[in-house]
Amino acid sequence: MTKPALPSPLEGPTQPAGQEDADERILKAAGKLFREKGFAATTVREIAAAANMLPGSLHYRYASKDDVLLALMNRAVKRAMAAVRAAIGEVRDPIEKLRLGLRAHLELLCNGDDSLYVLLFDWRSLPQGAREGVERERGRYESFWDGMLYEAHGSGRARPVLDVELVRHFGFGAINWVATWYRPGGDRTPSQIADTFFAYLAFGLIHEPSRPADLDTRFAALMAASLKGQG
Amino acid sequence: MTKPALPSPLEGPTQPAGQEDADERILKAAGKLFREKGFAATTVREIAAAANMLPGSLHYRYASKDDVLLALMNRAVKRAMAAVRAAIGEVRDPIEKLRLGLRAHLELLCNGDDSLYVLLFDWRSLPQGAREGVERERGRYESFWDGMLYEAHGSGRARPVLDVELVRHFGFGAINWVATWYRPGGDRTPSQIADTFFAYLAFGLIHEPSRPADLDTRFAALMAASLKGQG
DNA sequence: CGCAGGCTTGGTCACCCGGCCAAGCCTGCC
DNA sequence: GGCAGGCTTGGCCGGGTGACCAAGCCTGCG
Repeated sequence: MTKPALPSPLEGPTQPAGQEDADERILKAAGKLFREKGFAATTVREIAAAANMLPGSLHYRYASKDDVLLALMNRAVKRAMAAVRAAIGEVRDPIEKLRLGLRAHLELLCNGDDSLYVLLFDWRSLPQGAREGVERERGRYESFWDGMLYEAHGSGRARPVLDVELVRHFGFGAINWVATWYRPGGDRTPSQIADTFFAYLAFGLIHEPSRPADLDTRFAALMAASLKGQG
Repeated sequence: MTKPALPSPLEGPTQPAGQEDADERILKAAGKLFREKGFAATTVREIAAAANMLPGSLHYRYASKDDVLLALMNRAVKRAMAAVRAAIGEVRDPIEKLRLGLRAHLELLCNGDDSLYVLLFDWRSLPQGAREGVERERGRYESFWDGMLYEAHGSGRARPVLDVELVRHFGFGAINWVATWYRPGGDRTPSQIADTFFAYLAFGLIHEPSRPADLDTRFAALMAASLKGQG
């Protein structure tokens, strides 16, 4: 319990710049625990301990456990949006933008902080009242992706598809699910997985001029049949 | 608290055949609650109430809440396996088998009982000790799918791919994620969604003899590049 | 008719959760 | 040098949790 008031370069937890910032420590610890055990199974005491502080100190910054989750999720959307924007940079090619965005999203989900995982997989834990704000921000992120999909579609290099939102759900599903089985240290990095999955996605979605018309006809037939509930 | 001992045809909860079977009622109620609120956020009292019995009665059949989850998950694997087998029936065509299997899986996940959802999305809640058994059964289900994928690959109608397991993860991700956003009563049934997604999947994975060799070359190049971490 | 035992009852128990707070420390500013 | 106030301390509280059980009901069987 004897904690040095002055920063000690030999001790891990105590960081030079004001102990790294208590807020950051809380969200980091909460993210890790929420991801591992889920929101409901995690106690505020555990979060506080992992953040190297007492429960009361945590309460001073966040009035409730729900508030921590809320802050974490808002941060997740913000970081995801920033990561994807940064990854795309000045690239203009609509298909390449999708590939780079997918990479950034998966990289953040697997190797970044845990907030994105919590946002995606602990959505149920967010209390009804707090849902609206996060939902709006999350919607912006999804619309951002829809915009890129529309762009790809408009460029004529994407297969004509009935519902862009459905395509986003499809891609997000494949990518987000990686967090379910991926373990660091495997023989594939998240970026490699993203690229591989992009190859799978692209050759189902990208229209190739050199492809015989027969293929597009068959695709359209499959799509039409799927709407009648039989194939 | 006055509960008729004899089956009354006018009362919903009391069923003719021995009140429908208490075990079934427990697992049904638990599945619904676990899906809606998650395992940790659900109390045994809630489950008992939803199953129309007292907590003590539930305890008579399941020693702990964990046991209920375990039974539910084991049932989920069993039902998924049975549903997919039944859907495939006598069909021999490897590609068609995949399509029908995907349909059955998604139909069960969206409209069937909630156990499959719990198995997939509440995996973290299963205590370490109980994990082994379910993991083995779940592995059989996954191997079953891998077998179908190998078959499709062996038939020469599937695109040559480095890692079948990765393809399964890809497809399962896209399909399982549907449970995240699907709401009954929309303008697409699970089977229609499955067929649409199958169309997306197929035209990225199925090798078409009539397709110009150029496309396969580009696919192979993308795959090779993805393993070097760049495209 | 009587009895055995499967199942339910209604409550109890120890635990520990999330939320809270008054007191005090310690830092940086005046 | 002193003080104000932001932040931490450590413990407290009511409530609700999972687990449990002795007693008894009621059904089906002999």
